[in-house]
Amino acid sequence: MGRKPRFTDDDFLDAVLRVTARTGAGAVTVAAVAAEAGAPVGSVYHRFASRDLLLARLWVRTVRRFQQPFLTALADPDPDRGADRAVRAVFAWVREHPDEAAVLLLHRREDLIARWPEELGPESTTLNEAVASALRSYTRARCGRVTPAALERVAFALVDIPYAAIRTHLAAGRTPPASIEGIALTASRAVLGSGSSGG
Amino acid sequence: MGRKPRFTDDDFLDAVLRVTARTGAGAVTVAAVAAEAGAPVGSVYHRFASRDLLLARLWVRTVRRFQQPFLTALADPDPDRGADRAVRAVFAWVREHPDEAAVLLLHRREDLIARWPEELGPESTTLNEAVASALRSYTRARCGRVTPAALERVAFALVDIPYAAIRTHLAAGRTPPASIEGIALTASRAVLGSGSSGG
DNA sequence: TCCATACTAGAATCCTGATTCCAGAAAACG
DNA sequence: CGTTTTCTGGAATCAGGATTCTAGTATGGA
Repeated sequence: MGRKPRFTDDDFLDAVLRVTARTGAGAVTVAAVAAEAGAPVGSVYHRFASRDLLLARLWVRTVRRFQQPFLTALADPDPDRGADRAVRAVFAWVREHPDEAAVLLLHRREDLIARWPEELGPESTTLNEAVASALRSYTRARCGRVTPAALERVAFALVDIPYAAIRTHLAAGRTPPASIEGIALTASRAVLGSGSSGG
Repeated sequence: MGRKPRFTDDDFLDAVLRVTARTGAGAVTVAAVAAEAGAPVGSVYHRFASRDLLLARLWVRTVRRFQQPFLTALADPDPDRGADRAVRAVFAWVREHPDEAAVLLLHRREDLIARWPEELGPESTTLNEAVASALRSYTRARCGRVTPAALERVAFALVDIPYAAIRTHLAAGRTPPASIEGIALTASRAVLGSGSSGG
């Protein structure tokens, strides 16, 4: 019972994506999104309570897609290979999804999750936790036990370094060049490999 | 001839800084800045053509202050020591100026410079160039000649890695812990040290 | 002292874009 | 078929804040 929808949630999220890619994050007005989707603004509001929530949902969807191959790679039984594969997975995904990758830079996790406890859906609270827990498992597999220091090292090597490598390029609207991947791997391995140093 | 000013440009920039630190970047309205400085809004507009320009100028001032110790450190005649000192300079500055450090995350160079060719002052166009040129000099001193590959490596080691190390913490409103400094140094040295690897 | 100049004041205005609202329209189901 | 429910359409409203405007006011110099 009830009419069949002409537009789905994802239609609008994809529209936001296209508008963002074409004209930049600043130009994402509700009217522009509606026009891009070929819908009236009312239909946008029928599905998303507010503009902010619309953008937040796109971000959550994107992060989840981004994380998936990373988490899979990291679960490799061999820690060394897992780390390499995880770092490479980041670059591969960004190369294959340049528009979505740009969305990653749009928000900060903390801002969003602080503002919508549950409107974003239960899994979104888990976004942090999914990676955090994977990093803990990885640390345990690699180091035997999970100390804060070891965890910090692992997080920097596997999250912050790859992110830094792509961030600059994405911000400039470029696809990260192949050369940066090797550099990031070098940095990442060095951080994972050394028990100490850097005094 | 003419009345003596009660407020200087820097008074308002400092007010923006305090408002940003206290209530977050989102709450920086012109009215709030004026109130913080104890001035009427008109006085703000007497000195800054627009709100955007006000924020942009704070960013430029902050970046310049941030860069200064970095550039000094990098100019060390010994390349190895220069790199270490430069990385350490970043952490030292952030620890000493937490509020200003948060401002660094507020904009992207490209956005600002694209929008105000000259309103930001001639030196602001040089912001990029100051660091770029220092990195070229450093690359020459270290590697003999300046290839794109070597430059990319140097830039990642000395700019992107330290930035990544502080970014996460600043975004969360924390001062970066001491532990991350050693980790960043490890990563940075590894990238500078290796002629290749990371295949 | 008086003028010229540049600054302070802050209320009033304007703009942009989010949000609301309600009258249809279209399907599912008996 | 009629009923029910959900969706579409888009004009009208609202809100928040940037910006403007017109008086005053303080200071330096003749």
